[in-house]
Amino acid sequence: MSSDDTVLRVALPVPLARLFDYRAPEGVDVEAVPVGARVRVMFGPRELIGVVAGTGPIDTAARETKAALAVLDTAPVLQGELLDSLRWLARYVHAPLGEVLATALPAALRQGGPMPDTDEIVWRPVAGASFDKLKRGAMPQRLAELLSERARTEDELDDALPGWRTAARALATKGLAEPIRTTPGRDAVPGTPGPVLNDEQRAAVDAITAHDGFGAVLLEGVTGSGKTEVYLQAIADCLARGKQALVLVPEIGLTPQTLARFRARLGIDVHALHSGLNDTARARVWAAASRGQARVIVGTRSAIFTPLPAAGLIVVDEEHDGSYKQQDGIRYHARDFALVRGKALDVPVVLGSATPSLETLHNAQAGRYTHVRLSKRAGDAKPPAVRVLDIRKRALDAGLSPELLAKIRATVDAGGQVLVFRNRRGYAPVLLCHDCGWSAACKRCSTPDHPHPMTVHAGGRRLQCHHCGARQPAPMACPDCGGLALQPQGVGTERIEERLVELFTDVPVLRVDRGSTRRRDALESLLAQLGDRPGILVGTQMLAKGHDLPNLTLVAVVGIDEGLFSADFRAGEKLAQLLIQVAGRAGRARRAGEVWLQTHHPAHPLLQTLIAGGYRAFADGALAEREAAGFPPFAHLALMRAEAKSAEPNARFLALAKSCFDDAGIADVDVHGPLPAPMPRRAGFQRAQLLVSAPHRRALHAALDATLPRLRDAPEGKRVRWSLDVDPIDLY
DNA sequence: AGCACGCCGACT
DNA sequence: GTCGGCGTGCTC
Repeated sequence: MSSDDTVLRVALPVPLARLFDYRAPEGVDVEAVPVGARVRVMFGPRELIGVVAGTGPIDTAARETKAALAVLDTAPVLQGELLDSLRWLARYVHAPLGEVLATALPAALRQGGPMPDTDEIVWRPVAGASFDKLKRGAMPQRLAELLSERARTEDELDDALPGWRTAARALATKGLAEPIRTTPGRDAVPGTPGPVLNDEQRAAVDAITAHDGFGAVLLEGVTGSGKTEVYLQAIADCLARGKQALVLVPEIGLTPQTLARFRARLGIDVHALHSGLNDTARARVWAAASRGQARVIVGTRSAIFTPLPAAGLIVVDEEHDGSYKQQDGIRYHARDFALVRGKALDVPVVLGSATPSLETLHNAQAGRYTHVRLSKRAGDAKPPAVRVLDIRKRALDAGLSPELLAKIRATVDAGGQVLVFRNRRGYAPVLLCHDCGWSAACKRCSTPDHPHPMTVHAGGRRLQCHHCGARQPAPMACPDCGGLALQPQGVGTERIEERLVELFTDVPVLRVDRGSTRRRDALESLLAQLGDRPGILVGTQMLAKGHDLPNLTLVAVVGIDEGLFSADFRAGEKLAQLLIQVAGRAGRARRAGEVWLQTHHPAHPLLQTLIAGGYRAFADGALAEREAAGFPPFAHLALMRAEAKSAEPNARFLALAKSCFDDAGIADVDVHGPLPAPMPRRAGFQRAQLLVSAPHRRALHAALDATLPRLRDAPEGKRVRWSLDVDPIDLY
């Protein structure tokens, strides 16, 4: 076969489940274009960046094959294990390879930008240079002093001496200092030794480092038991063997303190990948990792796509956290993909949590994971005492009972801090007319059968829909009866904050939720501002993890009753995890902590089990229920969602889908629906869904493989927006 | 997903 | 007379 007959098979970022053939550009030999290189191509009327997925013989039956416009890389941007794993992922989520690859690449590379230069510039004094003549205290002299201690990278100088560049140019002109280009990070530097580990921590580190090759380790450690120390020791061991470590953390877990602690302990540059980074910085970390220069990478969900040519360890912290699952576009689960990559890379994967997901616990119980536990809190911290407060028939003040208010008073008087946890932001969940019963509903998210209430914000002056984001001023009079008896019903964090500010004038009351901490680092400065002084924090689950608040001695949990009766099969698991995580905030240092839980359902089995037996007792019961009901992890699910302006196209499309699944005739595959989504209308779109379940992954994927090509070609599919979610975590 | 092409209402 | 509404069809 001559190379004229060979075409590039290109994966393009379009929702079409196939590759597209292009000839190599004029004057470029096909052989010279490696798999994994990016190409720029004409696709219909527009230009796209694609990734070469392979080569093949030209299809002479097809219409004329276009030539690619340009090849962007001489070396592949995606290759080896990562490219293989991404091909696997595309098959697993049943998405086009081109879309998966586009999701995996940093935006700058996806858009065709060059692989960034990751060499560092180090400034050092010229041999024999004398700095005596420099004016004391002026910039050039201060810079010279820094450099004569040791050579410094540009990043270090940015930190140490802002505005150093002019001075550096001056020193260079005088022949006193010079910039040197170096390749960073090749040598592992011994870090600062950490604290002595207790026996449990030691055993956990040993369990991780004992793996020569792939192995999954569930590190189940109660809050404050020192999981991070275990990670750090395992990472240090990995670095000592000259390998790279990747650490995944939930969206809110990546705090400056965490990074500082990692840097100080490991004695090596720790590269952070999070949503606050711009495209250039993100691509630089990615490129540095792909060259083996970045040795420790800490990042949120999408960091699982980091190339790791010298991989030694992957850690997934708070593995139960829902933010690891991408909820739009390519719906991948970073924790699950971490396990796939760990296996392909043949390195250990550590899953850490105080409240492991039922999936992970089940895998550990089935012997697929090594299970190690940390049951002791570090230092002499004691687990918090939990008290359930029955508030039936109690008069509540902004949702708070008199006993709880008295307890808050006593706690701050004793110099402690209080966390009031309410999982509902805004002023009040509903605005109700006391005369006629009208309540404010979102026009774009409600149906006659399912009104979706608008949340009251800004002290009662504004209405907001938490699902579609719609906002409007609250009406002065009832739109139905004209009455003036409009009342906010129920309480959100804003209202609790308002009332606590009135009642506790002597201590700061700070609200922490998505409304008050939208700006980056706002939470940091809020907590820094509070310090160790007595005070009250009011917040949503944002407060459930991360920050150490050593002086926090009372956690008050308010208004969880909705969560006890949710229809979602995962609601109980999420609530149990949340309660344990919030409770874990209390008493992390020398002072004993207390958790007060206000409820109308003190006898509810979830609360009783959790209090009597802890998370493990809850999990055992929940797993038994899941097994009896045929839900994950005892079944595997795929959820097909359809959205359209009216209900009929959804019904038609999902009915077709159902019949396609039936035609496929794969044994053990159950199809439920079409059903209205739990939220049947959102932002003006009617929503319906079809739930596919099977006891084994193989059967589920066989059914999807047989069905999806037919649906992609069907005209019914063009009148709806439809998507498939394999292993959905939210069914709404 | 885009983007073009294609046929029907209110505007300079 | 046009500008523009979004239906439907295609992309190597």
